[in-house]
Amino acid sequence: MSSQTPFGLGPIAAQPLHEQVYERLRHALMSGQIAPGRKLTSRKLAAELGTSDMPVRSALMRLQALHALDQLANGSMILPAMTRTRFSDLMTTRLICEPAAARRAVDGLDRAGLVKLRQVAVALTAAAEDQDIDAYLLHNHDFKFSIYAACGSPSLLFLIETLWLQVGPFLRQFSGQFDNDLRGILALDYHDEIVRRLEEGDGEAAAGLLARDIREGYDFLMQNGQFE
Amino acid sequence: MSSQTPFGLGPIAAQPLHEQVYERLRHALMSGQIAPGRKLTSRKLAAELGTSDMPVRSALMRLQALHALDQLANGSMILPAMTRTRFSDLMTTRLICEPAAARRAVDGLDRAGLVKLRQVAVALTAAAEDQDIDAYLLHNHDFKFSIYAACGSPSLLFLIETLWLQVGPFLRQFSGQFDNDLRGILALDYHDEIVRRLEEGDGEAAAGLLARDIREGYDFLMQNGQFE
DNA sequence: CGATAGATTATGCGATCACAAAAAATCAGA
DNA sequence: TCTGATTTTTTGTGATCGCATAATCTATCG
Repeated sequence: MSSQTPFGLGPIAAQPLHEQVYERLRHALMSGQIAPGRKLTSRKLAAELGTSDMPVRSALMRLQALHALDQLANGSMILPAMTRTRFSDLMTTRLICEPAAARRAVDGLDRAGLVKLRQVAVALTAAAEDQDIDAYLLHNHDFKFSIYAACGSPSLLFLIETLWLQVGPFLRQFSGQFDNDLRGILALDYHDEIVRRLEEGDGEAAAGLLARDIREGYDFLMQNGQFE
Repeated sequence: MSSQTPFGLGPIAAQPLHEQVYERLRHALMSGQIAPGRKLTSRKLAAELGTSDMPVRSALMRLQALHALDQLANGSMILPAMTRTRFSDLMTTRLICEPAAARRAVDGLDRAGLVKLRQVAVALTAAAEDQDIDAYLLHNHDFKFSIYAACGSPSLLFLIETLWLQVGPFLRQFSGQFDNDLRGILALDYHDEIVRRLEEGDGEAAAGLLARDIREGYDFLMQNGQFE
């Protein structure tokens, strides 16, 4: 007799260490815990995570393959600083991919998906009214990817994910700050209308609204963001 | 005295092994040397390349991060098989990204770039007339990326590269074959007209032609490709 | 005090080892 | 000969070691 699972549910599919490290780092990036320009050395991280170098190296190289990290000439990994031109480039590419995904999401969004989407939209407006930036960003991510995941295109979804992996660390720069005048950007949100259009099956309108949403986020951050 | 370079020219910036392995594998993928469904084990590859496992592991994980390889449940890497739905998905996403890049390339293409583009277009038609599939695919890649590289958007270019990394291994299935009736697809090429439109500065028309090119390649492969 | 040479530390990189699980091969019995 | 169990091999994974270079610190001298 081997180590069979006595009950129906198997174990939580013990992931390899390098996978866990990757997820930790990815989450740390996307939640703004790492400052742009920060150097990430495998030994330091390994010591902090209580592993050896190897899993950390793997995770770092994967992140770098996705352009979430930059590699210095000597091989060190850093979270790239955000310049105006890079930000502009990334947002322009987002404007190509994300409205296209929204346009296709109408067919993939079933009733349950629309219900969930509306719930997230409510939480989103609530976070906006509460001036809770962290919750806003979290729900914003949740909202958009609930749409994109329904676009029926794994490859497009993957491209969008890599874009967010590059923009994410920068978006989080306001995380925890309270002295910014975010009321403007937080107030006007098209999310409710986007849901409405999706419910109506009007993907074109939803895509247009989403593009406006991205553009206004772009304008706001070009105004108020801290670039290098 | 250390290992200084006696002359002005330094070494060819000796790349780390894992980088060389990565390039080798990437090239092997894109030139159809690896059959879809093939399992790539780090030890076998390491033995073949004369290195240890580690650089190979790194390279494989980077490729997998870009979805150029799939990971089995036990961690083995395989070149994913191409299904009709996956191919359809990838080509649809190409249709989103690549015309957009072409549209933007008009501003980034200087005289020298246009000259080079026309040269590649000539080589492309020559390869088509010679029924030289390998040369055709090579120049086709060269042609398209000469355009995309001029789109001024590193992020969009990167997305397109990851898409090609996934489609490439499949496109090469005709490599070396001569008994297929490729005259149809090889004959009608929009490349010359694309160059002409780009020279005229009409990015919109170039994008439209490029979309047609992609669509017809898609139709051809859906008809004649070997899917799983 | 400041700059430079030397020493020390940090770091990327690659090889090797060990272990467990999976896959493959071999063998025994019907 | 076919099937099923057992052994052997393969393979992913992670840790440790050593080397060379880069970065940092220190100390000495002008």
